[in-house]
Amino acid sequence: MTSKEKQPASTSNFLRTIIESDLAAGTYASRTWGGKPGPASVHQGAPVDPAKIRTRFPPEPNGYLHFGHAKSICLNFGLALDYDGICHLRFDDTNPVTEDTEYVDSIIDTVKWLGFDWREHLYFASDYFDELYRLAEAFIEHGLAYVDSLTPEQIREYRGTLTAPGRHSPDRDRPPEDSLKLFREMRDGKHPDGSLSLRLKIDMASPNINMRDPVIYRIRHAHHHRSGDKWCVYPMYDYSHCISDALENITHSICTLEFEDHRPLYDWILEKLANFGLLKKPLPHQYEFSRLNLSYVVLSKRRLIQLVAEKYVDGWDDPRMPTLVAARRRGYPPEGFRLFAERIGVSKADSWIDYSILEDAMREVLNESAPRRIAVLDPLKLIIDNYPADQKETCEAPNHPQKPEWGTRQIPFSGELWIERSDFVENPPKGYFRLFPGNTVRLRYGYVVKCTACDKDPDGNVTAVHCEYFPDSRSGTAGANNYKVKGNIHWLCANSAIATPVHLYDRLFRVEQPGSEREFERDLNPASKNTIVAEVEPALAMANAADCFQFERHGYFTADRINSGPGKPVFNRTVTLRDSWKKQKN
RNA sequence: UGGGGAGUAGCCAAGUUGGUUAAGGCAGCGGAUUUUGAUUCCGCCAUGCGAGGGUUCGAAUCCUUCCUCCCCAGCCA
Repeated sequence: MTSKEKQPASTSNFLRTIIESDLAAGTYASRTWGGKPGPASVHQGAPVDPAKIRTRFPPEPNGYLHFGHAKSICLNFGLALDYDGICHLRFDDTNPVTEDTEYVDSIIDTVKWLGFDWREHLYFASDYFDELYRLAEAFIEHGLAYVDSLTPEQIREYRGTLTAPGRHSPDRDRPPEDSLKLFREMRDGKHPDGSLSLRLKIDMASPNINMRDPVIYRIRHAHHHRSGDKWCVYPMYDYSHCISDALENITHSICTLEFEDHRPLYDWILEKLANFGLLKKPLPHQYEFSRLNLSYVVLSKRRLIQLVAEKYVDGWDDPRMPTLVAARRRGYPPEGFRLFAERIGVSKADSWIDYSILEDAMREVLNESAPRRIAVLDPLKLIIDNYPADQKETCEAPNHPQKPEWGTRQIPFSGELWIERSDFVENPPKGYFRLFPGNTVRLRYGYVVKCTACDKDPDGNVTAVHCEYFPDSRSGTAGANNYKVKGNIHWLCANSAIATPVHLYDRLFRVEQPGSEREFERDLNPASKNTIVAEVEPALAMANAADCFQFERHGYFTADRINSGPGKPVFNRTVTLRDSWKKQKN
């Protein structure tokens, strides 16, 4: 066993520590069964699914998943995978006014794309509405919940402040029978939105504001994307989430740091229900980690919406967006996200990850998986003056320099080529070893050429470069070894190259930490999208949508999965190659 | 100024029943290989764990005072 193999698959973190100690202590040994969640009063099922731990990814279907969700998905599914458990996909769809099936479809598609499998464990909080309602009545019957007629504004006022305790609502001591009657009327549509709410009776003086008699049911005469018009009362997050976890036998309920203050309420609700005999122990526990902050992008839903609504981008799947649908289009591979998540780790410390970490993870997987191709993004004519006019030949190029088993392909060669404009300068800066008058470079996979001159237009712009080639320097022949050149540039035969649209993407924002919504204009990078027509090698004409290639010396490019037609690919630049020359110049 | 959290290198992050030279990754720097200024490989990179004080033979780990940052007053999640 090498030292590398001895390394643990993943570095330790506080969640792994907790899980390992729970596993060692057998904390959840009695509830490692599976099956569909049943009524809480039954709370047991057939032991068909011997998962040792159970996590869940619980998105609200009210938008598209973004890079931050990728961290959570990789965490929850990854932990389940590593510890012989299962991760549920549960839609937290308790607010009918913001949610839509369009989003559930997209989320399902995206989590699958990321490479994770919830097996049969796809759930919706809305499927628990009946059970949630029954349990709410139980809270009323036990004198721990009451129907309040305070308006939302009054509730806020009665709640107190961070430093001052709240006051009791006049309805706080409403007899349970009365509350029950009113709650049923609420359910039966007898009251308008906002007129009544159901509140837990906890402690209006608690220093934790979440414990000051939280509202757990509100009236919403709204159509729900799944339950339709069956309900007009809907449970709130704090109430439904912990119970959903319990019904699904979640063991470790992992969420982000801002929910730390909600944990006492999470525990309070489940504890009471267990005391009522309606839930069995052991109960699930909530653990919190710090959310992803990525430089040069914004990840809050509000700001993402603004980018789309105000047309700074071309929609949620614009390849510049930090959404996963956009990443997929741009060509970021799912393995790259998993590697990224592994690399950044997880903790409770507020952290800021540089965007280059993400890009680097993508490069790492793409380097392995992407076949090499040639593309000239900014074409400049190179004329080989001593190349026989009628001569025709092809050069052989490997599909991957480290993977000979991937084979090779033929690239037409001629006396008139396209080279990259940036590969020629008349007066080279120090250290430049590409084409300049008098210098010798190799045309990759072809011949060594010596630059002789260049043509210019009246404005002084270079319009063509002239050179002479060395017939005995052909790549693959014995003579090739006689030429030692530092520069090695790519090229394409001008007659056979294919003009192809390419979108060059750069970071959406030009500042590391974009300011508020008002400052978008200022912080946006005006050059985040640049569409060009590149010359590409013939083999690329057959690229299928979503195929990804390395354009040698440039970066990774993926055929747009939406705009590419058969035989007519449109490429998105996924990520550039590292460039130590460019870095050196800066 | 109420409550809840967090501070280990440029960026992440292990390490916490106190015990030899404080993991690892990314970035950076130096070198080797290289027909991609890519990749790969090798080496270097915290007398220091937010700051001060204390306990101890011994402290990132225990005690103490202080500093900084984040979250919370939706009938959102």
